[in-house]
Amino acid sequence: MAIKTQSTAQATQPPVDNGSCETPRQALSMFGIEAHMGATIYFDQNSEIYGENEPADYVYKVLSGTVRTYKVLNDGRRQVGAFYLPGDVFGLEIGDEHTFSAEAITDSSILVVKRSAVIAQAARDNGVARELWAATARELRRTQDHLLLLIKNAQERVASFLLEMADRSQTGGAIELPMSRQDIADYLGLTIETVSRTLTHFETAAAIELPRSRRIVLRNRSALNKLNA
Amino acid sequence: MAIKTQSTAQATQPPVDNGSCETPRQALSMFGIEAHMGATIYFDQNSEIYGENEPADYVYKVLSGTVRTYKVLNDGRRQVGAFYLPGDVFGLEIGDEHTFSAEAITDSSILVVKRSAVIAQAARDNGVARELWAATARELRRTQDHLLLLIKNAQERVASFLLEMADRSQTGGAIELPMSRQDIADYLGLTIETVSRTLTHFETAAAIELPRSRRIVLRNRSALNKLNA
DNA sequence: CGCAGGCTTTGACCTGAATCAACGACAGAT
DNA sequence: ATCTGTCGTTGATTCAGGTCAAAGCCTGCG
Repeated sequence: MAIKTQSTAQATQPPVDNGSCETPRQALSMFGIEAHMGATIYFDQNSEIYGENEPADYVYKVLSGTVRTYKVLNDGRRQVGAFYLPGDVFGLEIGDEHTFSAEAITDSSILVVKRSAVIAQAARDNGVARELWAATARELRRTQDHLLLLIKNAQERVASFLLEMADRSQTGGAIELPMSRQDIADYLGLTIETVSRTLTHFETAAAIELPRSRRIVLRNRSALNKLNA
Repeated sequence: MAIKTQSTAQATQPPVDNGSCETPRQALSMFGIEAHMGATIYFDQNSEIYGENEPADYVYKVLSGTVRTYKVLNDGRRQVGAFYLPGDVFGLEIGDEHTFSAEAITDSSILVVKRSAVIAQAARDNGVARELWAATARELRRTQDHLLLLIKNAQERVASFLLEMADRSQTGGAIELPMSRQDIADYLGLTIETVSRTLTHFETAAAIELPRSRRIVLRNRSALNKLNA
């Protein structure tokens, strides 16, 4: 249960695309909209990108950094819906309002385009319409997997998380986690204590190494996979 | 944890649309495809409509009856993904295979159309393309809500379930549940014992009445809503 | 009508993760 | 180099829900 996002940090508002992006690995386009038709916006660590129930007028793509989406329940507990890494699209809605809030976990640069532009493009171009559908379907698949996670036990959840992150960050066996234990706990529906204990347990069992708290080396992937099911 | 689907029951295969549907409240069309271009198929209770990983060549719409989708985990536990009531569309995928299995909970009549026909229609008609996207987005929203359920406690889960069912079946305060306690438990990530105990508890607290195990009358909706959050 | 088998409820007990409480480790500020 | 606050780890204890077990209850069938 985390609540405080002591983000006095603000987004460095629209210092529009200056061409010199430090991580230009990510395609500077989204749904047929080129970057120059949108804007690259820099968000400081812990700054809000959009809030739940705000109008969903824009669609976002991570160019660098990491983003979390989340929802705060009325009892103050927070559920993290997803983590988005460079290349990932988020904030795409069919309704008029965002269903989750979004925050930058680290300083991030985000490509932002108007949703209306994307939808107009889809009306013109069939391929874009299909891309739009595919993006939502991908998000659905991801959410289904996340849901299946939540019925498993703590070890299985943490193992799945590690394997997912290792897979997505493409850095082989070593992962540099951008998010805190609290973020992980809120994603997995556990407490920070349980996440911490489980990681220590994996380390003791020689399945991982923990040189620093945010750095994790997968030592025995198949052991984790067995838990992952 | 449920596993046995003692369904020797088979689908009364394609006795194509005979016009005389007992519950013609549901529009006999889907994504611009009229019923006569598809087929109405009758499925007996507990018969399989499709299996996980089977090719997703068809899209389905419940005309009468109730359907569950589910996944069996490697440890034998079953997770019910959703219940579909008359009017609901299910089995729509963007990938080539179904990600869940689907079974009829009660004897059901289902409108079935070829996915390729729907996709072809979407390529021609922009409105259909948008409908397709909207259907997937609706499913995403539903899955997100389901996910949020799973981090709540037993009382909150059961209360949410009751309110959802009451809302969807539109029969006012009284609901006739088509599904077993096991189905409910597997949907909510609980055991049948916990579901049963929680219902008894609600009855004791005068929030509901339980004239028969499958019949539930909501007596104090606001009490349930408070739990629902 | 009575019996059989599946569902559902209820009870007793156990366990995995939450909670409560310290303590350690690290980063930035002075 | 030391202080300070945040983040992470570890330990002790509690409790919600799972597990195991035994009865009710209902429906269909002989």
